[in-house]
Amino acid sequence: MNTRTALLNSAETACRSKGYDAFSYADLSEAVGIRKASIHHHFPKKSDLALAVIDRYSETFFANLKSISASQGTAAEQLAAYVAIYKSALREGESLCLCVAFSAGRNSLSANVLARLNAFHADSVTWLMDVFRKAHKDGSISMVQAPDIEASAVLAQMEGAQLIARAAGDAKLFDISTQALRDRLS
Amino acid sequence: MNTRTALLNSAETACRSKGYDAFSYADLSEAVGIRKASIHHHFPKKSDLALAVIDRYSETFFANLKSISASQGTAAEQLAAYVAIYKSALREGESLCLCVAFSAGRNSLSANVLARLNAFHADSVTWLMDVFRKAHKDGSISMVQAPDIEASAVLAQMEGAQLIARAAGDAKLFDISTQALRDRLS
DNA sequence: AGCTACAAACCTATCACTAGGTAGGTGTCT
DNA sequence: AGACACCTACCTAGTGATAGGTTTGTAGCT
Repeated sequence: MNTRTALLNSAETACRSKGYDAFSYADLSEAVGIRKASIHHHFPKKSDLALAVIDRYSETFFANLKSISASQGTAAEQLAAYVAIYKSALREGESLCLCVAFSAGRNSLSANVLARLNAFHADSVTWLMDVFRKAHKDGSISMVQAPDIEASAVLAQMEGAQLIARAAGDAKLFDISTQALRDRLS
Repeated sequence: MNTRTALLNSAETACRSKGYDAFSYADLSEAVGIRKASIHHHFPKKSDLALAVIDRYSETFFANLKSISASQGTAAEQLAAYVAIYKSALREGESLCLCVAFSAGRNSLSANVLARLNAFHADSVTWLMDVFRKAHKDGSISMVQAPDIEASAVLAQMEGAQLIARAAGDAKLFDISTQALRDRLS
């Protein structure tokens, strides 16, 4: 595998399991098998690495959402698929969505990474709003309030559910924390 | 003020705004006005400090919940008060609930601190379940599902809403993310 | 009151270690 | 030759933690 890609993979895993502050170039060096200084050849500053990680993450994440949108399923089915993404990102309680991890350590992030992080949240809400608009039409989700309100609430619930499950190291807590939402899907 | 208390105050603020990994005894030393080494007199290890911080935090937090329970308000009023606690803990987007901050940085925490963290979550769910049981009787919250499911969902939503608001540094996002819940209160 | 004993609180100085980052060199491929 | 990927070797600025000394207050005894 491409060294750069291997570095990105390790960095992403580290960010999501330990946090941005808590992993070092030394950790990465050991994981990938090149010297610490050589990492600087690919990513001069740690913030360059963070930027590359979040860019790649966002790209694949929203590509997933796009394919869910294109699937022609009901709003309920699409929302269920969305919840499933967050569930699998947990990796049995060992990991977080990158953006949950970055949100928590935001003080250590550079301005451009922070901008990407906020864009991630905003784009997620936009996508969810579309789902709830669709739900208004197809009736596949019960008790639907205003789409913007619902969308923000769902995003918060995903992030919180991940955080709680991760804290306990138990993926079951994610399911419990999102049960109320999933009960509304038909 | 008591030096020990001043240390606890500074440490709590630092944990909640920067994260456990991202503050040092040097930061604390400057904030409180004693030498770095002197902090070790009060808290030999950083984990001792973390433990003292979360113990004090939990104590006052659940004392607040207890006084809300005792207030004889409706379930809706009690839940509104609960949400308000999380809102004020945000401090205009500059800070997190200690347990949200600790959840994110859980890899750096010692086992006993982690145990306190999980107890905090469990006790919160227990308290919220009582509120939803009350809601079943007094009807002050609409669309109430099973108390345990509702309770876990609310906790996740609080933590997620804080995280999102903190990431953007904008407390308004907390209000938006919790609007759906507050709309159910009468 | 005056002396002794002790402990809490804080200090200086330093430890071993890790952080991110840099300079300059080596081998390999086109 | 020149670009690329990677190396050794090193730097500065921190990290949490420790050893050992000084100040200050307080309790007990004569």
